[in-house]
Amino acid sequence: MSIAPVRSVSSVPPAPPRGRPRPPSGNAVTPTRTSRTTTSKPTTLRQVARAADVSMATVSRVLAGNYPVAPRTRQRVLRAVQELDYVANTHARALRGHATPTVALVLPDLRDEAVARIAQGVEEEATRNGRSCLIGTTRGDPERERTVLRGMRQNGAGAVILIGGGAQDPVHQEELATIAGSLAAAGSRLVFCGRPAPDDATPATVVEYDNEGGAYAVVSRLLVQGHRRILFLGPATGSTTAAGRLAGYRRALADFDLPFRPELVVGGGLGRADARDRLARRLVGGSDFTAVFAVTDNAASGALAALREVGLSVPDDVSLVGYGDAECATDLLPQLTTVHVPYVELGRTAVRLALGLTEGSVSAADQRALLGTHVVLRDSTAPPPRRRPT
Amino acid sequence: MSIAPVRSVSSVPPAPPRGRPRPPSGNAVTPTRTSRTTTSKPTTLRQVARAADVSMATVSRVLAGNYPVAPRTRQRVLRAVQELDYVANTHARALRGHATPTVALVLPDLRDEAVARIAQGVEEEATRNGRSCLIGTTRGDPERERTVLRGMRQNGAGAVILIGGGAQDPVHQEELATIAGSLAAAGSRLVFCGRPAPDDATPATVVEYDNEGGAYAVVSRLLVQGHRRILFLGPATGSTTAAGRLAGYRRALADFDLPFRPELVVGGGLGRADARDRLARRLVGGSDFTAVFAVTDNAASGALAALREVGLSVPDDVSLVGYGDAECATDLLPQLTTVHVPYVELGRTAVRLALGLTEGSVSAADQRALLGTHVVLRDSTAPPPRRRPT
DNA sequence: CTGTTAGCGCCTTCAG
DNA sequence: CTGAAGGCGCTAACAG
Repeated sequence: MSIAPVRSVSSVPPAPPRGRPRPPSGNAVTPTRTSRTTTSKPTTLRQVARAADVSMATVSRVLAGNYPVAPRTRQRVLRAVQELDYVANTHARALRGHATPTVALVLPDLRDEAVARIAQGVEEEATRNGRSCLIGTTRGDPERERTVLRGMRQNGAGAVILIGGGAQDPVHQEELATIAGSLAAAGSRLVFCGRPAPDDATPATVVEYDNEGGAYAVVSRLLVQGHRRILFLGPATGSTTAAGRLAGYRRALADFDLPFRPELVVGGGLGRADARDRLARRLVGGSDFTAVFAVTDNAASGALAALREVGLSVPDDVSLVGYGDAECATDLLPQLTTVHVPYVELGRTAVRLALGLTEGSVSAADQRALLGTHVVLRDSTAPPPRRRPT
Repeated sequence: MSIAPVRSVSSVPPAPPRGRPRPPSGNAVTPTRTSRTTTSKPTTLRQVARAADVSMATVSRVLAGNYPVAPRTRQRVLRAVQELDYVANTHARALRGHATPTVALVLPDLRDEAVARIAQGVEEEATRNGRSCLIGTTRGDPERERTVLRGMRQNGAGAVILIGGGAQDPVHQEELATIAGSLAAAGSRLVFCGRPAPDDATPATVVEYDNEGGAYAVVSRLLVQGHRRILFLGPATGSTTAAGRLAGYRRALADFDLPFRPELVVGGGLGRADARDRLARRLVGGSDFTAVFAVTDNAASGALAALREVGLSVPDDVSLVGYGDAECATDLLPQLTTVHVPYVELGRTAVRLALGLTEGSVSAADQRALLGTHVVLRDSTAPPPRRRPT
């Protein structure tokens, strides 16, 4: 319904490569494959060699540039390369042992903002190191995850980076451990990036961020401002991420000698809609809190909507904080105080560690990193109002 | 400052593959490589053959499963494969001509929501067709774009999909045309996905969405509601995307016999901050419009902020519409009326077309598609107020 | 400086 | 049913 192929134009027959106006072809042999209408295979080294009237080795050397070649010869070769529009075949190269292995990236869904940020970091660092980057999505399905991982291994990935939505399933974790082993045995590396890794015996790399610490920090901030009854809006269990944030919340409370009140944990998922609904329901009997710690910026967005619906103003009546420093945090009104997570750096670090490029690091065996998080102060918090709002 | 490697744990030495408790190794030859601590190369077909005491050909056949093999032999082979944790080398396969070529994806930045959606579509459709998906980012730099494209070609990509931020630079477009030619000559395909393509003679595939039509539709909606002075918030030039949306805006106006008023075009970029600033500045002398068509949902978000700042309410005082149906559209309050763009489908279609999988299509030569857009009605529009707001 | 040779790991005829 | 052999495209020793 929303798709409508409308035009269908030109059935362009694959034209010959349209290089610059072909320079007069010197003393090169007949260009053999000047215009081919059939879907032909790409030019090979041999063809170039023939065209330039040299051996394949010479061509290879000219291209590699790591070996002396007579200037005249080089010219001829270069011209032939241009003319035939030659590019070396990566697979053959790899087979011969001369290709830099790729970096593989396995994730649930690219549309997730955090995932996309990590992916961006991975890609940047990979290309910065001359590796290309293979990507595979799993939709959070453990079975697909294994399938994809296997595929990446076949591809001879030099590092496989796993991000997002780790299943708690111990069986699956065991499988992952096995895969990590295979990878490690082949000189590669499985990286758990921002998600829980199997037991410590597994030869895997782990890159995390200080999830609990961030939660501790924002909640402390609320406490310092004078809030005493702070809602935890998010699941108490099920997701490692949420669990860590809850832990930070509790620790902050404890440090202020406040008891943990289970009735202030609202539950729900990580998303916006769920948060909104849960909080709205909670709000029907009036509010018994002065601040909300949403497990996620999206959840915070939902919370804001719910609060608005019942006429509660943020931050005048209720303070609100989120987690993740998503884009929506600045779209909201008021702009959201939240915890910044260095997602892009997470991705970069994953690649560096896996590839053994930890510059400045003493031991190349550091296969574990924990990046810091920090609070971003914006406009959604204030000291609690004098009279508790009805 | 935001990064703080904190812990550095276990220097796990690459352990041997931890397969299930190794089954008693039948009559297989000594497993040769049972525990290796050095970073060794992956198992080869030959090793499996030796272990199973058969020829390489037989192993190959068992694995391919397309040729009769004695059950007993197959068992032996399978066991050896398991034991040695063998996976075929993709490069060798590719070289031999038996690998499905990959799909390459070239884009400016994964963090862009629209880009991420298209990428997701591409990846899904690619794996649905058994292709793996290579990704490369360009940061919008034409030179990097060319570099990356070259790399993809070397990789023997079966299709190269180019998305986002096309540079207007004619020189670069010419280069792209050349690359498209090379690709086509090698039986591959360059796809321009949601971005302008070079001249029609170029052997490229083009997948677009009805950009102008979407703009026409939303603006018409505003006009129907009675709005007569509608601000166009976005650049009048520079970006093909913005230009198309402006064109739709103008056509809608024309269809209502309204003149196009250049003073209602505010200018600015596609982003939030710019939109906010521009509109705020515009607003100092009061508002001479009853509705705003923001070129982008992000721009709309900025507009909303600017309007709020001067005490104008949406949609009571001013109606607001965006474009793109981004996630933030539903985060805003009021939720934003906008134009939905089928980004994911765009990606899928790109792959289908490039790979020649256009099911149901008559001519396999359709190398051009235009997907429809549609308005998503939410809460940010209303009929204009009686008295024009000051 | 340049050419010849020998594989990288796999698949696929062609013979047994 | 199974094995031996050749070669995909490229590069790295070795000779010239």
